Amino acid sequence: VGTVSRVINLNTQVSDDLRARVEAAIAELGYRPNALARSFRQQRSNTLGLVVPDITAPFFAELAKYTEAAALARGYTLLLGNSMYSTEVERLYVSTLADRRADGLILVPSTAGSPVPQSEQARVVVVDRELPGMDLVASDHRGGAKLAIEYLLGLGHTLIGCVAGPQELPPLYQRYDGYAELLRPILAGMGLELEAYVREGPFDYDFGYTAALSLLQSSAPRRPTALFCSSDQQAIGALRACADVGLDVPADVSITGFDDIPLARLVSPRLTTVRQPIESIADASLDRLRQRIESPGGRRRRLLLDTELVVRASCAPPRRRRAAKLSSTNGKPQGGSGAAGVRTR
Amino acid sequence: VGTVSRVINLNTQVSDDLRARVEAAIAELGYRPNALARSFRQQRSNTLGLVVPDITAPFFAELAKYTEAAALARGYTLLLGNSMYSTEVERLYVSTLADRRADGLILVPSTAGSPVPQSEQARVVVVDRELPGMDLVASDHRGGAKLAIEYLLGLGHTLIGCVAGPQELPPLYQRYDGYAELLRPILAGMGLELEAYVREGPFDYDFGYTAALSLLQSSAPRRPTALFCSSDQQAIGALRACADVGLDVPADVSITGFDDIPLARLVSPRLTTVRQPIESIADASLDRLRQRIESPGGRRRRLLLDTELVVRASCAPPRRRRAAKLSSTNGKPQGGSGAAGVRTR
DNA sequence: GTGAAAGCGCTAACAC
DNA sequence: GTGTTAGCGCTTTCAC
Repeated sequence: VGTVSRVINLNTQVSDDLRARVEAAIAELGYRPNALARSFRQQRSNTLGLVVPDITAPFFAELAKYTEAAALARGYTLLLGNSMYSTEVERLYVSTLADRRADGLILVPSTAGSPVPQSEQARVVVVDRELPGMDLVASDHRGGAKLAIEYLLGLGHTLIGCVAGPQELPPLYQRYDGYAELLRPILAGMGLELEAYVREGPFDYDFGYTAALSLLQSSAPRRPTALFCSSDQQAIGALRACADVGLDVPADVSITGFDDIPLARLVSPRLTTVRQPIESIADASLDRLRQRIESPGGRRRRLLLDTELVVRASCAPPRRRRAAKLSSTNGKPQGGSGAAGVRTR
Repeated sequence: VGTVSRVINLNTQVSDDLRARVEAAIAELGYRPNALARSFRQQRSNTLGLVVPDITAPFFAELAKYTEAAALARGYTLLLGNSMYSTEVERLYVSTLADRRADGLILVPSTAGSPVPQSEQARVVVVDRELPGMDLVASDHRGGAKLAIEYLLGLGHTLIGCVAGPQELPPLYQRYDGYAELLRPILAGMGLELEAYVREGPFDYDFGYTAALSLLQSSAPRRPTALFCSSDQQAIGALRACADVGLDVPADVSITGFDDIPLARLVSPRLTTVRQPIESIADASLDRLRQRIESPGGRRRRLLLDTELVVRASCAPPRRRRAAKLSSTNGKPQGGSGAAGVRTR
């Protein structure tokens, strides 16, 4: 029995003869080692966990896909849990995975409160949304937002509405922050209040729809000519809202998204959006997790990845130019002509 | 130690006093039972597995969501695996889950060849796509397809193209079968070949796009006036293809999908599609799995759930009526006036 | 190089 | 009711 174990784990020296005989026996009996007993004994399972808030959101589905590929490439099996934005369920998965001795865990937190007990933080890396005190791999949300806003400004828009994410998620509120930082002074200069141009809610289709409707039909002094959405899902909802009220995109209103999910290039018009480097996020988070597993004591790190603006067809200069505070763009989209982080496709 | 076990498992009689003391100690020491050791000992883990071919496909993401909810409601933890349409990965997950003593497994097979060894079939139920000899829970694909085709026929279309699924997936080819059954005689009557109106490929956006383009620009004697797509993703790709070649939907070509993913009501035009009862599928598969777990010997069962047609805005009567073989519909969509399985929303 | 034996943390069967 | 003990299937020392 000890020898069989050695054979299975290709461990130390076993004579070729014995090894062959053992392997023959294994094949003949259809023997399959009990994985539970093994990881119970070894204190490790060669399994990693990934917990996301909503597997139904294309961004998370993509993230799961790439994370899984990255895990497989490194010899791990990845088990996925879907917390449905419930802290309770999230906690359940975190502890289930911990109790079953997953070697590590990648977590996309669903709220600001951490569901990870102190005792397990050593083997967790947090993705997409920061959690105090824990390792992070994420996009530069704020920088990405500014990419989009600068592009819209360059097109000549100044009345830019914002479909923001839920403000209970401070880390992701950086998208809003990037918007606010650039737009607040401009709006203020026009005697307008930023808050009248912002709606906060979930990252999903429905909220994008609702928020766009509200923004476009609002009593705000002047209707926004462009909408900066914090997710592609919201942007797609906004597209639908425009269609429903008979507004043409991009002629009447320009729309930008965030994430660059596959769908972004399929909707009509094709969505101009800020691309998150999902694959790099997946790879980086796995590398980081590995480091953590190997040396659990290491210092905490935050890794911020660059986003890029993908220019497609959902933006155009505002129909009528009232304010000429920005240099003329004579009707052609311009994104800072070759500026870093901008590409067309 | 034995008593602690009894307390934890709220098993037999433990005096209130002792129980309280044990619980106090547990709380104080932060004791957490080793789940691995428990399930190792008990031969059960209170965990179920779900393996899908592509978590990135909205239909599977929705299925995962509802299956998870159903599992949670029944006191199980659900672990998700994404096979990426690779038999190898699929096998890996099936055996990983089996080796780790998952109590049961729900499998959406990615190919016709079963990755489930005989020895484990007792605790597996297959969903969406039939696998010979195993329990099945799925929609009535063929019936659903016929619902859509009948609707299109009722609108006055006869030249209906078909974006089919991959033919390596015989079970899902029933969607195509439903189409072929109704359309073959009609096309034959017009001296046309069915095959010229069919394209086979993956259920994804890209293939929908390619196939629609091919169908619409093909050298087929007469261009189809409607496209029956085997998934909503394909239909959305087809929508994009039409937009790209300047064809208006539904004025120039009608399009139907299959699944009714949330996105279907967001695209422009809103997609008329065949709705799969995802939630019922999830519930039924879990109930079935439970039965299997409790009495592994039971007879195999196939459960087919009804679909329904959801009429939205992507279909209209053909622009020019050449053949008057069908009764006049005077330009109004008609779906068999109140026929079962048809609803508008 | 190989067999024997201890023990991982728990549950269940057994005494009392 | 409660303490004690055997043993789940494996890995890993320890003899030889």
